[in-house]
Amino acid sequence: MKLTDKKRMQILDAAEELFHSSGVEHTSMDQLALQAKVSKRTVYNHFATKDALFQAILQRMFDKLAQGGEVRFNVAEPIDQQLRRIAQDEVALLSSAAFLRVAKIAIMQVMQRPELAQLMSDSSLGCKRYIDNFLTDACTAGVLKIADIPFAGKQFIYQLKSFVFYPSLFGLEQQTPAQQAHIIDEAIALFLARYQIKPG
Amino acid sequence: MKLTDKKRMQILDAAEELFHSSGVEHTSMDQLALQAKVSKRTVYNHFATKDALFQAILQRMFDKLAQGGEVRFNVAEPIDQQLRRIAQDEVALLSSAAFLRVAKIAIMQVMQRPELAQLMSDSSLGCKRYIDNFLTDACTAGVLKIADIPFAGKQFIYQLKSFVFYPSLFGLEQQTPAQQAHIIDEAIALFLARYQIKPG
DNA sequence: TATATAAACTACACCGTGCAGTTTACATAT
DNA sequence: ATATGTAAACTGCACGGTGTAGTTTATATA
Repeated sequence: MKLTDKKRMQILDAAEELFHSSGVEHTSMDQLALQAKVSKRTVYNHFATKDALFQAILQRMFDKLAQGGEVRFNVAEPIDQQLRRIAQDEVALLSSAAFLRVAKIAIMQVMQRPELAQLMSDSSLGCKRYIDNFLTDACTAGVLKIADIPFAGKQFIYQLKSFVFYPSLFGLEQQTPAQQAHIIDEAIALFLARYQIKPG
Repeated sequence: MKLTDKKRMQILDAAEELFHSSGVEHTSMDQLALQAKVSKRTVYNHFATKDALFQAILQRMFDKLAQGGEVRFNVAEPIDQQLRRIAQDEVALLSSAAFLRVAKIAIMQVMQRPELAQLMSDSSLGCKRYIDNFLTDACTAGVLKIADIPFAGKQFIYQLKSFVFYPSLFGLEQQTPAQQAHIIDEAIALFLARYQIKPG
């Protein structure tokens, strides 16, 4: 790896760390250069302004999170098992340090500069990408009965977000794995009570 | 009204406006004095520091929101009607400009200074105050069957928050009254599908 | 030879203070 | 009632101190 690329990475790593722990506003470029073990001039050789660096960080963090497996509906497997896998993946994402970092940074900026709001809603992470297809297939197979599929998908995801994501985001309690399992179980129970077609 | 009280109110009004639109950090005391039509020195005669002003704003806004009726369980009335009244009150609160203002200001500060997180969770607004009692009574009356009442209460409230509050908070779309009614209906349907004891 | 470094520098914005002079509210005297 | 005194509050402005984005310059290093 070329030296310049290595330095660039050091800068981005430091920015991610400091923007998260201290906020974008409270992170000075001097502090950042120090943390990156790079001269301030080098920072400015790579990024013209603080804002450009911020944009780059956001992009990199989104890219990191973009991957993640897709769960496809399978008629042969019990629906609750499949939903549990989806929910487990989602909870793992929502409670991951990486996701919380980017979310905290992004949300703070969005709240300060509402014109960037679209950026957030556009980015489709986690099970949001495929849940509508999954539910459609489950309905077609006669396992679920849902009138408004996008709405129902939100109901499911929002359960997880509300119990797992927002409390962490606002610095309240984190959940233990046991609590997370309970949250997942209850979200599924709630969802299936409403939408599952009972056999028999 | 005495002059000094009038000035104080002008300062608080300006602070509420600017803290909301620009954030606490990005509001300078000069700007604030200008908006309040008051000299900067007067601002400092009323509030020793910017932080003291911030605390006062938060207190005033919480006081404004503190009122709100309590819905008590009534055996004679259908449970879905009662839940609808609770949900309507809650949605009205969550989508009110006053609540969104204080929430935005408070959350921005909490995210920047996590040590203040308790302040938010401690304040009990809306139906959070009484929903546990309501559900307990409904269970005792044999209308609902809930194992973990605080958890179920959260499930109900979080439905409303997720669809109504957070999208508004992050500057995404507002809901029309018709959409709000739909959200309420679906939240109740979901909740009762899981927890209602079917007659017969 | 191109790039990194260190340190000093510029330009600016902001918090909070001090102070001289003015306005307001209200009590007391005529 | 009207005039006058007075204390409290407001104003406007300048200033100290601090922090920070971004630049410049001179030097070292791969």
